[in-house]
Amino acid sequence: MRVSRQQVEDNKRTILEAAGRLFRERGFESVTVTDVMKSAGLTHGGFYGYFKSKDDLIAQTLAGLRGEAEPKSTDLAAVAQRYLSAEHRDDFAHGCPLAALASEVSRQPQGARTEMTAFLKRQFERLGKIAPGLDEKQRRRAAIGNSASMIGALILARMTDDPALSNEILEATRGWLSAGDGEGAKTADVA
Amino acid sequence: MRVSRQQVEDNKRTILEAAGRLFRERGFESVTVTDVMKSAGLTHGGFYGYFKSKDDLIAQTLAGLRGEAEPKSTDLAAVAQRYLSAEHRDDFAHGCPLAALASEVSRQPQGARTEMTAFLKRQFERLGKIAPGLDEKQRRRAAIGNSASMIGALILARMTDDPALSNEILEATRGWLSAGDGEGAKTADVA
DNA sequence: CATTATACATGATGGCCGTCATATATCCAA
DNA sequence: TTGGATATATGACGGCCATCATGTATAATG
Repeated sequence: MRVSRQQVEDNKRTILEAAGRLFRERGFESVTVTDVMKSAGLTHGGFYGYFKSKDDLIAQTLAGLRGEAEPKSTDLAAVAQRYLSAEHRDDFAHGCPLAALASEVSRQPQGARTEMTAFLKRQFERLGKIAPGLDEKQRRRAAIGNSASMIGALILARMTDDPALSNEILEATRGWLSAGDGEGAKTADVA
Repeated sequence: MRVSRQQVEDNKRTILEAAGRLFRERGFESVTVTDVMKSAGLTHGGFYGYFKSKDDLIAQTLAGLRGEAEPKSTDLAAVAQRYLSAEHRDDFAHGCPLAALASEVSRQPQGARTEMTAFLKRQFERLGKIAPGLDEKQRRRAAIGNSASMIGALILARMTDDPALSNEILEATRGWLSAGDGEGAKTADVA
């Protein structure tokens, strides 16, 4: 059967959204093309009308996620409070793609790595505006350091099966982030 | 055929070492039982004489890696210098299991998660001794914060396909780690 | 040395995967 | 309204996977 052009466009968006959720939840490998299409309300056969291959789907999905990230706050403590929350930890499907997929991306072909690199650069730039460091170089360093800390902490908090340790990781990291301007743990009191 | 008891013991160690390398290099899913056995110089059939299942192999492999980590330095800057080096970044197979596998472990059954949790706790304890914070609580916070930063940075440096960005992440994070004692970027001059 | 136990190799099985060929239904253009 | 274009469904194919059954050579035991 055939479908209206509008419907085709909608379908593609639906497929990419489903893929974005499933990949973050379960990783690239354990999610099958059939899973994605079923989750989008379609059957597996039509897939190759939309994408050249599964790798192509992965790259396009990551490209789509780039537009999803929201700046919202302009305050490091507020950003950390949200990023390092139990809610974010427990919601892979709608959470940060870097925390959910960075390790896997390093073993993926170029397309995926390039898209995620673009995402990462954007993240650094956004956090660089928030960091109140003195000069450009210090702000950049703080943006990278704080990003690595938050992403690493979220990954570790998700990894452990010890709930107390998981919470401790989130809380300790919230209280440990800093502007890297020599004043130390700036966010200590938000935890 | 049959093999001496000594040989059986050696074989098990060889299998676990091969699995440790392969899993860190390529992740759990894309490494097959046949790959591991072949890498250990055996054929796939004998596998189930050593392990109940692939999941069992994964758990035992992670348990074995726990003993591998070496303290060596007692200085945060020196630890960071080594952990956040280009050599470590480029050597998945012999590098930190947390950086290579943490994301995947969060989607693994309990055995793997429990083993990695033990590994993580040990890492925090070791880094807690290094951190020169004032009181116990601050030392603990620094250990967690510095761990999360280093692991996150290594994961990101491995992920990107932009070599300059990758180096920048390592260097910036080296210069950003701190004792969390209010004195800020203590290691800034080691970069 | 004879017997038993067993480690490993060979090979099979059932299932799932990515991909593709084909058929069909229906949108779109004329 | 009609004819061609095409999006999707159905189904098939080849390959790879984890697991298991069996055979056999050889270590261990007495």
